[in-house]
Amino acid sequence: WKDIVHDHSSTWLATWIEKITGKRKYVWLHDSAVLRQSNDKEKYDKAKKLEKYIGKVQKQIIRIMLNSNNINQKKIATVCYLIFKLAMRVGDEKDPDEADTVGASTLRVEHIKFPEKDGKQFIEFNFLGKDSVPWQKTLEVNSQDTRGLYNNLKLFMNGKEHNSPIFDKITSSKVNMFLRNIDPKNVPGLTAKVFRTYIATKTVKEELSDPKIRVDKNSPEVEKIYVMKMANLKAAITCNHKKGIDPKNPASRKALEKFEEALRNKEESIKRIRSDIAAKKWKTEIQKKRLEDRLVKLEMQLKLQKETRDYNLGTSLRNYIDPRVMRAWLNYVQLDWRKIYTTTLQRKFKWVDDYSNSKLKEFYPIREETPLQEMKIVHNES
DNA sequence: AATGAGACTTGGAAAAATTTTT
DNA sequence: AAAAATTTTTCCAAGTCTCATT
Repeated sequence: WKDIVHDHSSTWLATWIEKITGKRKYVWLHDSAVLRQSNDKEKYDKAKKLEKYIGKVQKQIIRIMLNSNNINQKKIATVCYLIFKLAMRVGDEKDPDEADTVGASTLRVEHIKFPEKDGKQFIEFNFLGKDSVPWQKTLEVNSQDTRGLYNNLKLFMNGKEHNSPIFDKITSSKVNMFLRNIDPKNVPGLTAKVFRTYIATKTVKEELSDPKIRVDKNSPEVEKIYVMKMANLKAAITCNHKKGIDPKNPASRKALEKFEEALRNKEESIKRIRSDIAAKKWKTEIQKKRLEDRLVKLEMQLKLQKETRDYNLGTSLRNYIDPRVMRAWLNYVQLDWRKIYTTTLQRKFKWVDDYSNSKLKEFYPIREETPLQEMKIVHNES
């Protein structure tokens, strides 16, 4: 024992420096601990505040990005724009002996290109993010703010070496300082990571309120799950939660082959069922119905498997999507939330149990039909 | 303002558990 | 009932952000 500490506001139970690596280690409280629960809730509340005042925050970032004469302010606002627009991480400074990964503020000249195609201009990002996951997105220059971003990037990159930082002198703490001061009254404690929570949750909300397949409480369960997973996938894509398919690694190569074979097998059995149905290989109507249900289910699963192949849905469900939004929707379609959240996640999100159905309506992702009379008195604020 | 250690969140992958197929 | 496929849980490294110190 080094010391015995009594601190009820602390999330760790023990900490020490590991001899071999020299790194600090912790024993943390469990996800279900009261303290962890309230921290988690706070995180999502913060993101909700950002959602409420995003218009103002966005305006301020863009205004400074476009108009500031102070080059450092301009740089900071440009970094914020990338975080807000593309859900980039902020990119803390790192030791040179750690893996060479970057975020918005640590981008280098080599990470951005400006391709043109059919007379259109694009900004192309290509770098390694957290855990060396490839981060590749391309943005079209097609609005006043993307034009501003384009001009700024060119300005900051002008005359610089391939490997020099674009936003030199800008650190993550400066970025966070800037964010904190945008609207401290309405969005207190705004930092870079809040944007990822906000964006992921918003993405899910939008997808659930307008899914490819319409679902309601009477829809079959597979369809409900499909819609939920697609929303989850969209969030995973915006957060860049890619699943490791590294073509250089023979192990993942093999995994890919296996995956493709599994797909083929599924396709086979779908065909089989289909021909069974066509051949009227059923004796009763109930049997026929069962066969058809099985077909629909298999088809959905296959589609899902194909579409989610390269993405890891777990991370966004665990860390980014406000569980209250998901639960409100699950209530709406009358799907038990235990079908979506595993036991571990149910434990983690135990704090949501405090919300009554009516309280959850506040997070309801379904746009309710607006009566015509009401629409007349709606004004456009901007 | 800059630095750096400490505290807490997020990440993919490995391992384990469970379900499905043969 | 074994094997294979899939899902869930665990693991711990890699991030972000805060706070104290200079």
